[in-house]
Amino acid sequence: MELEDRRQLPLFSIGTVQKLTGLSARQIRYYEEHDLIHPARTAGKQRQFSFADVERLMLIRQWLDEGHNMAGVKRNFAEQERKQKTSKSMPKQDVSDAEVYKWLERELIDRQGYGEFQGDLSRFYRNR
DNA sequence: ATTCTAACA
DNA sequence: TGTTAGAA
Repeated sequence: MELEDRRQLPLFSIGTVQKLTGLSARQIRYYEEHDLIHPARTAGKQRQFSFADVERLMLIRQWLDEGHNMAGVKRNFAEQERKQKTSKSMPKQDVSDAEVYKWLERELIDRQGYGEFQGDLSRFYRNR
């Protein structure tokens, strides 16, 4: 399975995402209302966030810290997508668990014991 | 114990 | 954005 697909796997509860991003549950839900993220839902309607969602939330956190408002955050995402559309897309290729783990380390670097998310992550670096 | 929606002294 | 009530 390629990395881009793993990035979309529903893995984290809103509680975990709060710890990962430092954002409040209220903010996380608010940004979803504004279509900045689209977490999946369980049968019980609980949100299940992917790494892609968490990364966008971390970006939002960064931009807010830099003084941007919601409008500014949306403009930044628009520009971010504008650039991606210009860049050439590299040929897709399956990634090994070893490589995936490397990426995982970079994602959670500078973060204390991420062992508490091991349960959620088990579904991430598995899947051949 | 957590999360969800809706509402606002 | 925070907080809270009531339900799941």
